[in-house]
Amino acid sequence: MSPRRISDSALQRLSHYLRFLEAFEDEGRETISSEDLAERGGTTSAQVRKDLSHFGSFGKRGLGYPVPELRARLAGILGVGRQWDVALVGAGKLGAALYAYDGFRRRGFHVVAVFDDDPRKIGRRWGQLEVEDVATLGASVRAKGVEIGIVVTPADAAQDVAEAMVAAGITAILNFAPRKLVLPESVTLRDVNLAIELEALCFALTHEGWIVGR
Amino acid sequence: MSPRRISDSALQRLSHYLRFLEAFEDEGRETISSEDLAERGGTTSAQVRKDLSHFGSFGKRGLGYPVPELRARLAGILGVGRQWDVALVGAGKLGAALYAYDGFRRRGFHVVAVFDDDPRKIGRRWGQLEVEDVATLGASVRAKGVEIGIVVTPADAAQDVAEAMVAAGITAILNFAPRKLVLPESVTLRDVNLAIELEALCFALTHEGWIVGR
DNA sequence: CGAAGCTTGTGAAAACAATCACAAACTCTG
DNA sequence: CAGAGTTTGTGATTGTTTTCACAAGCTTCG
Repeated sequence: MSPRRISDSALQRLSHYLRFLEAFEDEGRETISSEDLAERGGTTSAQVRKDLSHFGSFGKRGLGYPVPELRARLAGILGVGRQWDVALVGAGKLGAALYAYDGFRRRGFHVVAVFDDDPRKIGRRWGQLEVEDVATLGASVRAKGVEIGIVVTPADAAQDVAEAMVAAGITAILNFAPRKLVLPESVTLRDVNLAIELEALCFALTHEGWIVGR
Repeated sequence: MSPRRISDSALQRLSHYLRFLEAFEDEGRETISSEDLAERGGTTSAQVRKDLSHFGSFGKRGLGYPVPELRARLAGILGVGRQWDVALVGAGKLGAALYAYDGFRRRGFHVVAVFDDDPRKIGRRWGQLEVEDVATLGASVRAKGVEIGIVVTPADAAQDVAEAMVAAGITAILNFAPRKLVLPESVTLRDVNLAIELEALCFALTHEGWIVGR
């Protein structure tokens, strides 16, 4: 298909559109204009159309987009709808919260393995899972064919864990550890760094008058 | 001072630099070049210099940047070092994990109030705090002079909670609820949307060959 | 002290992303 | 079925961020 590149912000907007479309579909709405989607998403109609045009043309001029079709198409593009198996490393509080987080399950993300290196945690039951020794990550992840890894360890363990994931065939990692991971280009890595988010808030608080872009 | 605008990505990079500088200072290193900082941060030396130049010029040509000074200066810029009081709304698992998250405390973020609307949770002890009724948020937040709010509620409660925060004088909000909040321009808002992060991973997995920009 | 060697700070250029603006294509109405 | 009214898809434009490239300034060493 056409170009081979999409900006991160465009991708995030697509996720938002999908959520709005789901709501519209529940309301039984049949079609929707780029204008309406834009309003909900805090953007412009031209932006919506550009974003969608990366993947084809789904709308009818004069009418708008058919809600169910566009929702299905977007879901397909974003990989929502099928089930994704996830391995979680770090059986701490944050790991437990993510494990229990309903939003994940509802979106098709299934945690199929939990690892830790703390002997007191290894062997504990988490729902129908049992916390495994991180030393066995390679074998376990391979056996289960997991594709996505979530790193919720302290900073100093994160790099090793991520490398073990990559060695075990995982190619997409979501990292919550407050540290920059260095991984092969071929691995898709996203960071959720809570301290950085808060620091950005503080910056705004201490620099009134400054604009934090985008 | 000079311009009045900084891009979000530049701000995030500054947070990273700060972390690296702290590590370098612990190692007793006296000076560091933009090149070294760039290598650690996965960027380029020119980018580092541009980022820093927003706030003045801290380096010495031929030598690099003095590590302790630059660290102190960056910490000041990002508001690290002083204590920030935080109010947390949503006494669920994720809220509890954030409350206990050591990275926050270490960076000066102190949760001084926790709210929920569930009668079974209200009144419970969390460390030295007690979960308060979200109905009393306004008075409590005002009394404590809280500046930062964290929303960890389900999606449908988030907007109301955020508005209550704003009404109580909070001007910086970190939102974990999977929903777009509409707030006055004057409020600084940042979103952490876990589903969107995972969807971006899935996108990369299903669209091999595509590049997700920046 | 003068020359060689680094490294910064910053205009200028390039790459990238958002917005504009409009022809083309559809619907709806009478 | 023709004309009025919408709304898409997209080239052109504008704006923003990153990268380039180099003069200027500092250090070190003979």
